[in-house]
Amino acid sequence: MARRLRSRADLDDEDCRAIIALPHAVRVYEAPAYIIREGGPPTSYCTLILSGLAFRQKVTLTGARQIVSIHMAGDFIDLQHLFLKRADHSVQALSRVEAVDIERSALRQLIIDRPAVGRAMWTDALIEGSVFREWVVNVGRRDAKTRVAHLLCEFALRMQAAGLANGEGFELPMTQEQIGDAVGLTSVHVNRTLKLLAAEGLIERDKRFVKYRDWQRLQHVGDFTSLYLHLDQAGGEQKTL
Amino acid sequence: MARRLRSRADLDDEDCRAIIALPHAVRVYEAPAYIIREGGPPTSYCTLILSGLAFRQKVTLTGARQIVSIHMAGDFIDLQHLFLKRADHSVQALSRVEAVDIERSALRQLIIDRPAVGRAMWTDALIEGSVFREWVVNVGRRDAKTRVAHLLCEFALRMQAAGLANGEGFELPMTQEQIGDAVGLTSVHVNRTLKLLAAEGLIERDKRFVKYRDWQRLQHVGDFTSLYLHLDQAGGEQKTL
DNA sequence: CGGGGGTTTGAAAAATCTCAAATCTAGTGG
DNA sequence: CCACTAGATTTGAGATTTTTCAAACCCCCG
Repeated sequence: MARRLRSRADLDDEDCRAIIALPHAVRVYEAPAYIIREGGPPTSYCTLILSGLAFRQKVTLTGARQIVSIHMAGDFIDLQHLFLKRADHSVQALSRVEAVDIERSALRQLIIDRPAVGRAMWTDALIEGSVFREWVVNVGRRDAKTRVAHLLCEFALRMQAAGLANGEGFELPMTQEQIGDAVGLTSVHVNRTLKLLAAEGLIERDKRFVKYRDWQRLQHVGDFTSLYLHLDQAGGEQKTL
Repeated sequence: MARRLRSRADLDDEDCRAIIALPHAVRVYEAPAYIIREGGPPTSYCTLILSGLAFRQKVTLTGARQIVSIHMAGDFIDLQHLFLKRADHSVQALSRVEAVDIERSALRQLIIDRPAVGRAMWTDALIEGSVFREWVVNVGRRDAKTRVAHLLCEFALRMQAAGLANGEGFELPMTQEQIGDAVGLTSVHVNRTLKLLAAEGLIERDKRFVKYRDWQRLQHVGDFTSLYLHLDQAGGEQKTL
């Protein structure tokens, strides 16, 4: 199971063996279950998604929710806890999620012992940071249409990179309300925007399935450039699955 | 100079010596100079701020700018380049900035050789990520008044943590337009919001200087909790200056 | 004293949100 | 196989927030 880890490290020789040897346990979460709880007690492991989708969220004083990132197979969802003391947000399963919990201390040790693994983890963390930055931009400076299109592009590309979508389209298993929480809009407005994108012939939708009708133009409308995802890092080192 | 690095690592014994021994060079940037340029060629060093302020920004297709983070003495401003190939954004000096450029390869090696240093760097990177997440929330789900108040709180606290402000107030050397770009609002609206905060007796302003009149209430209005800054990490390991 | 940026203000325009109701859809229990 | 229900998607219309555009002011600087 956890051997998927192997493929994501950039230049692993036989660090793989060490990775596989890590003490771990697979766990399954159903639909809207919390994988990490804000403020919760620090767990003693780090978890990596094997399959399914999950999202990271924070809640406002007024009760509004902001989804801060979406995660799929191959993503570590709580690298933070590798070194930070407290969970400042929570992570929830968006669909059925299979994940491995890895002994945190062992992972730390591995980073120290095997520089290549450490490097892969660093890369992973830095890319995640880059994605956060792009989200700040998306939510802070783009209008509704652009925001939603951008989200679709990012999701599509990441799904493809993870081998979970083909060039046709993809299943976006999120409620329109959740999409809204991800881009900082109301579910109502997301709905109108989605319809607008479809009306303009950029996408076609059938339930939660989104098919691209004009990928180039969609990227353009969404002001999307994949640079920030750093998908090319060291020859597919990252989240290759 | 670069010995300030020492104080930020959580449990440094005499890794300090190694840190000080790093090949480095101090450089000074004036007012609106670029320290890092988007898409620019990867430099061969990482830079840490010694004094002054800088901000990280990305630009939208329509030309809008979003400031994604603000940095002060003790912050690494391009940890990303430690392992990522390309700059996906730029960093500009907000005031006169003194910074040290540290040989990237040497820094990487140091992380490997001295686990304690590596850990400090990890913590630093993870905290930065946490701050980004909070910014996504701020910009995505809070109204103008709350956003601006939140920014003020964060800045105030970080300045204090860095020993650059006292309990009275602080100098916020940003244009209202820049503040707007940081919180995703228009300079005009920032102006009105700032006046509102003052009118409500939360702050008092004199030019760019902001004095708190009711720190508690300001935090409340700004929906601010310092948890996400992880200032307590390992007994002031971080950016203690 | 003349600029040039930055800050204020006003008023109208635009984007987004709210509230509410109508529709749909998948799942449940008869 | 069908009625029924809860949650999700749509749609409409008015209310709000934020943006735009423009002009007035201010203050530091040379």
